Amino acid sequence: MADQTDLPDEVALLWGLREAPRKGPKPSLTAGDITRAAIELADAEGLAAVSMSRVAAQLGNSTMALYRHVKSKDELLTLMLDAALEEPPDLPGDTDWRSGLTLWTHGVLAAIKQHPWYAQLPLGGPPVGPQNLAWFECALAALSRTALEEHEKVGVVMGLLTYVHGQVRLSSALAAGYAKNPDAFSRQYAAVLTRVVDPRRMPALGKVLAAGVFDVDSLLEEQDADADFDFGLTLYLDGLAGFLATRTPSTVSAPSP
Amino acid sequence: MADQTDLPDEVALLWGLREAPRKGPKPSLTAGDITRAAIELADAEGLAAVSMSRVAAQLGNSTMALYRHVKSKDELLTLMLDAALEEPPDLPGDTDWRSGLTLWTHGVLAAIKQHPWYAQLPLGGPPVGPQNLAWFECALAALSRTALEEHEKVGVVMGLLTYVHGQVRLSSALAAGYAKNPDAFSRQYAAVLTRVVDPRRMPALGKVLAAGVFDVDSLLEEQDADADFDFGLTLYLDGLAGFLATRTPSTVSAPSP
DNA sequence: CCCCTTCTGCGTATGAGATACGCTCAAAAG
DNA sequence: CTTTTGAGCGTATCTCATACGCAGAAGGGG
Repeated sequence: MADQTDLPDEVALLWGLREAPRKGPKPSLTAGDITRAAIELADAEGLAAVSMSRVAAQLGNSTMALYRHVKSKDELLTLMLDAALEEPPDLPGDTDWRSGLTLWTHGVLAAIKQHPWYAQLPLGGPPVGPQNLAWFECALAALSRTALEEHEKVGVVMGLLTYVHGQVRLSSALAAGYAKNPDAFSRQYAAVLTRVVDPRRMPALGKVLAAGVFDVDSLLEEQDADADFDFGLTLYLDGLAGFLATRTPSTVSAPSP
Repeated sequence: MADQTDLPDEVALLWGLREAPRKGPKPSLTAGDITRAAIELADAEGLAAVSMSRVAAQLGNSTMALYRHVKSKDELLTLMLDAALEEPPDLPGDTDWRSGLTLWTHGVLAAIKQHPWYAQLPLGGPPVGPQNLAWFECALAALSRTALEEHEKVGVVMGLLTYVHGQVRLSSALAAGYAKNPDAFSRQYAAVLTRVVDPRRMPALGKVLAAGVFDVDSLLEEQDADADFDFGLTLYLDGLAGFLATRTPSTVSAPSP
């Protein structure tokens, strides 16, 4: 249980820094095994299927055995959030910030899409796990040659991160709703809203409905979702570009006169 | 149970469109009462405190009585997501899109801040409840005089919405972490990261840490959080402004020559 | 005016699920 | 070989959501 450093338990666990036990039976499980099993379960059957007993069953152990390696289910979820991530993209040092961030954001999107449950878990503040930090570093590195202040860089990266999470969350909520009850679902949006919305009281919404934006097909179309994703991302990066232009009209990291 | 129209139950409930029962005892509860009680509870003790029995106790009824008015806890949560919202701001018809959206976004932020649990619930796709739709309409109206296509408007509004949710989620996760364990928390970020991050492998992160961005004080400072919020919002709106400028160099909604 | 239908409130029961506690025994240290 | 430490895990609690079915109220129809 004790760790070599005086780090909080959870952090030590994330970094695998617990000292090896000297005595006693060999552990037949490790926190890593448990985390992997939990991720497999979540991938296969969704986050709701991840219960301590299910995970234990997956590993052929009893429920309580897990608690020797993981303090609580919450801690397990934290571990999952780090372990599910692959290596961040390796951006050449001279990549310009815009293509770097674009690549990065799409990388995050791809990573999360492989684990749809990922976006359902709340972002627990700035990252602490090794993989999360590696990704964070990657994005910060893309911004390193810009004139942003450090806290602004962090803000931008967190903004992008919440953007990706938000979009994924949205589309998976949609997909889940559809999977659960295709019939009710197809009536849910376009049709139902048309019934409920009075175009006189809500003209803008009326126009949207008339344009068919909420039709089931267009909501579920993968391509449209991707296009929307890129549209929003472009807006955000355009905004950043404009900001950088005003701050550094010509050179990089020049102080204002 | 039956509704006047052929709307799905949940929607009918949201809009209060269930026909009044003819026979039987008068209901001593309404779905609205239940929703209100649940919201009070969530406000006072957090979302985790909202259990069917707690809500029932709040109302002086038994647990199962609630199920006469609400199909499931999920449905109750959906109702809460609509009922917790106040009226959207009333934007004059000639408000320009930018101030309109700024006002709107801050309105959403303020609304959510009054109910910190709000951002913890997943956005269940496009809105269906009356209040949610009113807010949605409000944002769309702000964009009505722009040259955006309808689906782009929706994308922008959803983008703003997820942005707000994401920011709130983040800062409340932070606040919760701090409230739970101030000591461990203050060591969590700056100090811990400094220990764990090798500045040679992660130079960009190293600079951020050195700048003190992750110091506990600055993370929890309300002002900083607000400034960050506005910073991100400005970027996004700047991007949108740029996009609109390229699409309509001079006039509004003019087709390209 | 009485009875029948329809609904309400609610007691009871079921089945998860998380997790505290403490026992037993293995294995390494001495 | 004995002592110490920690692994695996059985058992027991508690909290929840929710299915089911009963009893009695309130109108409606005769």
